[in-house]
Amino acid sequence: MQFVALSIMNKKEIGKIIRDRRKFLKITQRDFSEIVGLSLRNYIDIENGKANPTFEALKKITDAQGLEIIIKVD
Amino acid sequence: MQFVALSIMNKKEIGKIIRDRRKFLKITQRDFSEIVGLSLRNYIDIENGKANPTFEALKKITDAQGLEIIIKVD
DNA sequence: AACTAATGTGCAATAAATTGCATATTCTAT
DNA sequence: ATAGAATATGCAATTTATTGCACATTAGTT
Repeated sequence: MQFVALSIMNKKEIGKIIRDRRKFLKITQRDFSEIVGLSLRNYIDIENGKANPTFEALKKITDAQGLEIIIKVD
Repeated sequence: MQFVALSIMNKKEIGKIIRDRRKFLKITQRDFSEIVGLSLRNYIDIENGKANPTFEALKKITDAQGLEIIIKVD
């Protein structure tokens, strides 16, 4: 299984990644927000790049989607 | 220049990475927090893994340290 | 050991993230 | 075109992150 590493510049990009992933997994925002343990409202705003989520909110989402947060140190 | 990709599990790990990097760059927390535009108090807490920083706070720090935030999608 | 520099902490006030609700809008399936 | 499903939004209340200050503690240098 080949992976893609996406460098994150801003919150809009985060939103795009997690939305694409959620659609790929074929699950609604409502259901997913429940699984993750975030309010539906917050989750929607994050997907739309409108919220500035805390690290832990982000971690919950990415964990639930089987994604990995990485910091690259040169 | 060879890099290292560090997978992040929790806020403590973030703290460790940015502290190590700051020390490597030989700059005090006070000076660095000013450069970044975060309160000294918040910056200290983040380094100690006590704060749950927003994505944007994290981005400011990593940008200032020449680090990259990545999401890995398999 | 003494002094200075750097880091850490209690605390309250402020700012910003999060939440939940009702409703509007958009999307999808038929 | 229609109905139902899914998503988006205004809003206020609540919760949590952030801030700045004084002072304590630790680290580094001589």
